[in-house]
Amino acid sequence: MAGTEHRPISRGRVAKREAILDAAMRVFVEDGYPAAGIDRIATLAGVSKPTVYNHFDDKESLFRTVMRDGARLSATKIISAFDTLSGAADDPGGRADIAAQLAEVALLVLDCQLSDEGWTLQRLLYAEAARMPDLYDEVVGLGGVPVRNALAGWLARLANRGLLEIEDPDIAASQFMALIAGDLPAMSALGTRPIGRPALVAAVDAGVRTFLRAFAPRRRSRAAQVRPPATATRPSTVG
Amino acid sequence: MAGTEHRPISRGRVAKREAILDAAMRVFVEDGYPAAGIDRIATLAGVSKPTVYNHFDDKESLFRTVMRDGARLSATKIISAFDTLSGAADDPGGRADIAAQLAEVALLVLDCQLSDEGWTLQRLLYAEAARMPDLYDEVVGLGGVPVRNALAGWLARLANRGLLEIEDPDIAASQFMALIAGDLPAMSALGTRPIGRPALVAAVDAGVRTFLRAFAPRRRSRAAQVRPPATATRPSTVG
Amino acid sequence: MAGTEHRPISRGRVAKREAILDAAMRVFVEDGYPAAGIDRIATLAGVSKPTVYNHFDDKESLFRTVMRDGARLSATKIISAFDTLSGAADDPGGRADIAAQLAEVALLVLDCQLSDEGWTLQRLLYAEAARMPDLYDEVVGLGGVPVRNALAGWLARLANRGLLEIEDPDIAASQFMALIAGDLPAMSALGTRPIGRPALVAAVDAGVRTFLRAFAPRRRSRAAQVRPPATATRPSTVG
Amino acid sequence: MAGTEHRPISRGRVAKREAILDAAMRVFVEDGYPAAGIDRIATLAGVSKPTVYNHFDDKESLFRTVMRDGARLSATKIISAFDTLSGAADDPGGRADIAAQLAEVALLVLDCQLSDEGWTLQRLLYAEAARMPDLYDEVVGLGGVPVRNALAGWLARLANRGLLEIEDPDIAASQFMALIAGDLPAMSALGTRPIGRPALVAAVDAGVRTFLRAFAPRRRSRAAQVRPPATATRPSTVG
DNA sequence: CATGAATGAGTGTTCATTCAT
DNA sequence: GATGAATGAACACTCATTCAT
Repeated sequence: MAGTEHRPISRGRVAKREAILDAAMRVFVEDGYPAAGIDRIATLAGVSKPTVYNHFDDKESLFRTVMRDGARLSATKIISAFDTLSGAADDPGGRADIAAQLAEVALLVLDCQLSDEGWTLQRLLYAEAARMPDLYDEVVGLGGVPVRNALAGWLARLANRGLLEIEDPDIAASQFMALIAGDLPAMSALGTRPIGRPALVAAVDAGVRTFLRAFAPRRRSRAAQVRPPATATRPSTVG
Repeated sequence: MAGTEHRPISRGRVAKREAILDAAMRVFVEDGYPAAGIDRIATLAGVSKPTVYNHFDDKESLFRTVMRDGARLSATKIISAFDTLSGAADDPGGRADIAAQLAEVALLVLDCQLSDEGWTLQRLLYAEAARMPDLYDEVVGLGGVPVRNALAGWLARLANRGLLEIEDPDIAASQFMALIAGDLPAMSALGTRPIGRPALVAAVDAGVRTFLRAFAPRRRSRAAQVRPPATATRPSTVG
Repeated sequence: MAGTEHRPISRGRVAKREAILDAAMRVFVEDGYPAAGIDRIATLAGVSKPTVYNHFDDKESLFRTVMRDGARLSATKIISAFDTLSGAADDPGGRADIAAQLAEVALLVLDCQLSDEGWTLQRLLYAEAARMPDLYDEVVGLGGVPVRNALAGWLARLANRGLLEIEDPDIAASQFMALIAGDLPAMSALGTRPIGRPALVAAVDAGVRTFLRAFAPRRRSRAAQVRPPATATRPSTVG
Repeated sequence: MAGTEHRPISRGRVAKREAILDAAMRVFVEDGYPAAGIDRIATLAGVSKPTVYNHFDDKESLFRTVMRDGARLSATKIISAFDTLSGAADDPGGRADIAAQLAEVALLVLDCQLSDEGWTLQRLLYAEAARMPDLYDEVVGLGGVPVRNALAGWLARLANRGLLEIEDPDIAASQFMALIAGDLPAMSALGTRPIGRPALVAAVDAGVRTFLRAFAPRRRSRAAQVRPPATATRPSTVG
């Protein structure tokens, strides 16, 4: 009721820190790391420049924090959403349409990866990888690896249930992601151009089909790759 | 035949242009586009700053030329090397070891893509894609698309000979490249960390194996449904 | 009460602003607007270059401020000095020697106009009028118009007292100024060459004499233009 | 008969010199002296930059030549046109309407002075007077002085015929020009704003009226005290 | 702790001028 | 004598960073 109420925008230090990080993310994403100006970040965060330096040693330190947080957040988002599906994947009922499940997971992953933040984080990472090699490893460890692990675990479960024929789940997970990404990077110009839902679904379908041709069990259950993945019949996972 | 050859550094204006482009490539690659200094480029090229501006309108113009030339060169190199293999691919003898052929091609492509120039071009492209969207399209059109087309044609020939079972050679080519790349980007930290030959071969093998699991003929049914690589009919990434 | 006065050069931001403006005036005056360097201005002002840009958006903005301030100051100076005389002009006693009064006013105006600042402002104005047309209007509005108005009012008062025969005081004021300037611009090479007091007085006398021949009442009081204005007998108004 | 024909644009050196001077005039006028670029001048003249330096030592030398030529040309134009009127002035018939004659002369002078070239030459002169003081004297000697002398002579002739009452024709000429210029500089923003013919005529009328009020004969007393225009005896503005 | 004001080093770019042809 | 190509010096302007308050 007293004292802490009348701060201009954000109440405490930690709130200010958050505001700075948010602003930094936006500015880094818009202008890239080298062109990003601390001035703009400070203004956007509603603080003054020295305050930024009070919270972060350096422009680089700020950048690294932003990237780390972004990677963590991205992985968290994708994995948590993924876990809900994961449960469904264990349902004994959904045996036949692995294709549909794969497509659903693929869309989920891509939705996150192709989100504005996802792309721009990746572009920033690429851009500065040469000058901050350790940052790349950190971000991959925080973002890419957990997601891949989750995916690998899920695929392994499917394999255990005889729905897939997988030797190395990690490799399979990597290849799954590579296949479903398909031409999306080129089509979206690395995320700078919006991409229509149909194109996304088509890319996913093509990827899933090939994935299944490679990893579906050879015997009896060839139906999976004969019938096209049912994704097209579902309205949309997002819309 | 004598005397006029080794004046200061480069003989004519074209040689100077080349020197500038070479230096620019190096500096852009080392520092990134925004941090690259025309001063350093000029010094490295052995010319003075205004000479750089005499050959190129802008820093951006210089950058674009570097990127375009790099893409062209990369594609040329990869395709020409590819054509020598291409001839071998038509040999009736090499029927059984498609795997070996695919691996050879994969290594060839990767050798080029993972070369210092290849990676750094890609990193630069990623870094500036947001601010120069058209450059991305240009570079992809000059570099990625021709390579993919050549690969698609080659795959289509294999399919016509019944060695592969491919519906859409363009998609197959994309997927082939995606699969053989595998975890290499992460392992090499986007090309900033050297990668051993064994790791490369292993990645290629994993990729080729999955590709073959997906596209090797299931039975003896040959080449029936193979469509020619309909590159012209697909909008390409630029359209 | 002591100690805080003479820190580096100027105490507060406003003092620094003044220092910058002063330095800018000097540099603009010496080198002209296009050749003037912000570096020199900053050095002369005892601040660093970014500080200049912290106070003024642009070189042009700085220039405009200098010009506006100069015009305002010039007008203020001339009008305030003018007002002291104005009072005297209303004295019933000083009836006969309008010539002396006119000469005194003329010297006062010229002293200001021919001061270093006056001339150089005018030269700068001429120099940049083509590229900053609005600046000219602004400066005239701030500097020339008020002076002319004050002069017109004063002349009108003289006319009301029957000492002059004036139809349009504004025109008369303009013509008065044009006449007393005479050949001074040419003689002083637009203010780049010092001009002796006698030459100044002579020019004023010639101007005043003609002015009176035109505007003194035709009747009786022709003495005014018969006797030379008594200016020459007074030592100097400025000394 | 052969060889000299196939030069690209202009046949001889002198023609090229003229082309350069023309181009230089245009560029100086448009951009001002400091901002004028030799490149543009060369391009406009249809020659190459070193050719400009082959004809003129310096940018400054080129500028001075342009200014001198401009002043000479301007004076020539005005004086020659003036001479035609001058003849008419001696006609015994036109006794009564000195006002008309003065107005005619005034318009003639102003037309030239207010022409684009006239104004811009003057602005250039003002702009660079501080840095090239001698140029000012030269230009005044070439342009202003002859015109004033011609005008003074004409006024003297009128005085000799008893149509004016003039003590010093030189001073009268100066004052005549000052009066007819009136507010034109301010109205045209130093020539950067077009001015309508009516305004011009109005200014001229006001000036001529005042001039006549000052110099028209008070009584019948004719030309007694008129001294000849003693131009040579006055130090002129240059001395 | 947060700020307004200041800074040194650096940017891309342009210009008048001069070689080698 | 005329040119294309080259240059050194300078420009306005910006930035990440740090005092004094």
